[in-house]
Amino acid sequence: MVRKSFKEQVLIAREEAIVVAANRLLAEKGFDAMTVDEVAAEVGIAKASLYKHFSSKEALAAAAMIRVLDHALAQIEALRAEPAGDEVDQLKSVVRWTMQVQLAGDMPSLPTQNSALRTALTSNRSYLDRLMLVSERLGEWITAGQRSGRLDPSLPAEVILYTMFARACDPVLGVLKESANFSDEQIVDMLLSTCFDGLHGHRLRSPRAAPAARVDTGLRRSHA
Amino acid sequence: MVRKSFKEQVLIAREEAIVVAANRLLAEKGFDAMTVDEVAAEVGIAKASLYKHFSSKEALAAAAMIRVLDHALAQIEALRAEPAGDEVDQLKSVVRWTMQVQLAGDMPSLPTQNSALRTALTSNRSYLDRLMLVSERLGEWITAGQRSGRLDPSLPAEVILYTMFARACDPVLGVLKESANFSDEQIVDMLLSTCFDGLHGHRLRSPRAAPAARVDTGLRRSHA
DNA sequence: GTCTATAAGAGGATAGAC
DNA sequence: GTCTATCCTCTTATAGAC
Repeated sequence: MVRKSFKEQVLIAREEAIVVAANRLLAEKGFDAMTVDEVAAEVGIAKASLYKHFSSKEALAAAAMIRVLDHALAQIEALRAEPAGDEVDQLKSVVRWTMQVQLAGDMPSLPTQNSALRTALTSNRSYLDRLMLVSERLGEWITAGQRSGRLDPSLPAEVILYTMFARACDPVLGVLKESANFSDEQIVDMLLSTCFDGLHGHRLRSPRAAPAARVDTGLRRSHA
Repeated sequence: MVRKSFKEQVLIAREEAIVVAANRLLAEKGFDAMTVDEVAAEVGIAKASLYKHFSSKEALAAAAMIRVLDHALAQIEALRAEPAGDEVDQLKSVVRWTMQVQLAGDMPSLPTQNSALRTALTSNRSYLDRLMLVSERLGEWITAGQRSGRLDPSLPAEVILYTMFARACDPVLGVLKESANFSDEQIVDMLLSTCFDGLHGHRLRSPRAAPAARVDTGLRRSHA
C-alpha cells in the first residue's frame, strides 16, 4: 500500500462523499427516480464535476453498490474472525445488520427488475466479484446450517441465499417504520423471526441460543 | 346494472386492453421505466388516443393496480364462498395465487419507495377502498389463524399482513425463474415454505393438510 | 375517439473557460 | 478538476384536423 499524497486523499474523500450521497438517494428513490443533479446538489458540486469522477449515472450507482458489498464483506469477515454461535447465528447476524442498514436509509433496493442499472451491473467485474465472494461466504454457512439441521435441508442452498438477500431489502421494513408503531429494534426482531421461523412461528423448538428476546409491546392494532 | 350499448362495450374492451398492456409493462419494468409510448405501441394505438382514456400516466398505472386488486378480491371471495381447509389454508391459497400471477409476469411490483406513483395511489379512493377491503378479509383470516395457533400469535397482525403482501411480489420468484433450474410450481412451493415455515423449516409439526408435496429435484447446485 | 405533429420540460452528458 | 452554459434525447402531455 503506497502512501497517498494529500491531493489524492482529498480526491478520494470527495469521491466517497459523492458515492455516499448517491447511495442515500438510491435507497430513498431507486435508480430510475434518482437524478444526477440531485446527487451533485447534495454533495454541493456542479454536475460536470461529478462527471469527472464517474463516467455515467450507471457507473456512479455501481460504485455505490460496490461500497455496500464491501461493507457487507467487512461484516462477514469480522464474524468469521470472531464467531459468536454457530453458522446460523452468523447468518442471522448478517441479515440483522443489513436490515439495520436499510432502516437507516442506506440500503439501495435490489435491481431485480430489468433496468439499465441491472445490465450495467451484470457486466461490472468489481461488482460481480464481490457479489460472488459474499455468496461464497454465506453459502458455506448455509450448507453447514443445513447439515446441522438448523436450516431446512430440503431447500436448495441457492433458494436460502436469495431469500436472505431479499429479506435484507425487504420493503416491509420501510412500511413498518412508516407506521411508527415500533422501534427499529422491534422491527428487525420481528422480521428476523418471520424470515427464519416463518409466519407459523417456532413452536416446538429447543430454545437454544435464543436471540435477544423480542419486546412485546402489547400492540395488536388490526391493520389500519 | 344497465345493459351496455355495443359502442360502450367496444370502448370498455379497448380500455381493458390498454390496462392489460400497462399492467404487463408495469410488472416487467416498473412505473418509472415504463413509458406511455410503449403502452400505446403494445395496444396498437396512438399515444394521444390513450390519453383520451386516461388522463395521466399515474391514472393509467392506478387503473392497473386497481384491476389487480379486483382480481385478488375475486379470488378471496371465491375462497370465502367455498372454504377448503382452515383460515391459514385460505391465506396460503391467496399467496400461492399471487405468486403464480407474478411468475406469469402480470404482477406489478409494490410502489413502496417514494415515487410519483405512490403519492398518486395514496390519494386514489378507488384504490384505497379495495386495498382496505383486501386487508380486512385477510385480517380476519390472520387473527383467526393466530387464535388457533397456526400463525405466530406473538406477531402483530399487521406485520403478518404486510409480510404476505411483500411475499406476493417477492423478487426471489423472478430470480429463481431466471435461473431456469425449477418449474414454476416448484418455485411457488419452495417460497410458500420459506414464507410460512421459515428458513429453519417445519420440523416437529403434525403434518395436517400438508400442501401438495414439494418435488425434490435433487438439485443442490451451490449458488452460481 | 383516432390520428399526426408538436409543445414543454426533465434529465443525462459535454464544451470550453478558468 | 471545478465551474457555467449548453446540447440533445427521451418522455409526458396536448393541439387540431378528420
